Amino acid sequence: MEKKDAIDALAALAQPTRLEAFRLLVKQEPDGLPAGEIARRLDVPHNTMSTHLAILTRAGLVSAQRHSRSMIYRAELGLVRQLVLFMLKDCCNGQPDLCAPLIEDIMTSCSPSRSCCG
Amino acid sequence: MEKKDAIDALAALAQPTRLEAFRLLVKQEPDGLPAGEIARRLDVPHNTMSTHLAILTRAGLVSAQRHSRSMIYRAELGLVRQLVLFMLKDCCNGQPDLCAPLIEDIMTSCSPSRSCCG
DNA sequence: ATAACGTGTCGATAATTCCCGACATATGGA
DNA sequence: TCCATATGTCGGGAATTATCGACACGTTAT
Repeated sequence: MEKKDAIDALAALAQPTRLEAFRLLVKQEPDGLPAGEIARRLDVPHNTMSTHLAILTRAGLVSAQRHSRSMIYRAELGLVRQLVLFMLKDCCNGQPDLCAPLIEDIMTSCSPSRSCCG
Repeated sequence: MEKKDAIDALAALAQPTRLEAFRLLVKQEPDGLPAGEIARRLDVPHNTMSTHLAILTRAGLVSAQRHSRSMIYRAELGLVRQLVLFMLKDCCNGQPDLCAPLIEDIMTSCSPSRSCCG
């Protein structure tokens, strides 16, 4: 992932409505949600939400697919993975000992046997 | 981590100079760098950099400590960990099967035996 | 005390982002 | 065809953010 792509993704998530929309779509994986339903659930005008969804799409964090009249949006977890790797890149390339405990902690917190991220 | 804290951290990183400064500090762990040196290396006026460092500090991504005339800035990897957990929270709480491969991939990419994040 | 150095703060301008009403486009049903 | 539904686009005003010169503060050396 290039620096510019990371900036785009970070900026896309650094806005309350967009962060909420993205997290909602993560919860809905792998089914996704239509644009209007997202707007309704977050209580945001449809055109405002449309703009936000376009920004998330340009950043690669979500994708859309037509389904009859609706646009079904889905979270792109692959890009989250790339973004996380980008943020960790400098310590795990240069200083694995700094990064290892961090990774281990994340893995532990997110293992299926635990409720995580408390 | 609260939503507001995540937004602050994401917004802090969603700016080229600040992202570069943060990554520079990650590379310099655990020694850190004085403010002026960061400004010099990234070729940014000292007062502009001072503002950016203040934003990173408020977001908790870096910390500063006086050392004679200099302010030594250091990356706070703990907050990166929290931010990553926050972003993964919804899939690993609700759908561990979605999150597990993602985590495994990150762990593999960042293991000491590999150069990662290609 | 005076000067030099390293940083931070203030203020003003420029640039960007956010929001939403109004309008446009696309699809499906009557 | 005509209408309702679902979504996207445009325009412009409000709010936020970025930048940097000028100045202030604290620290060290002479």
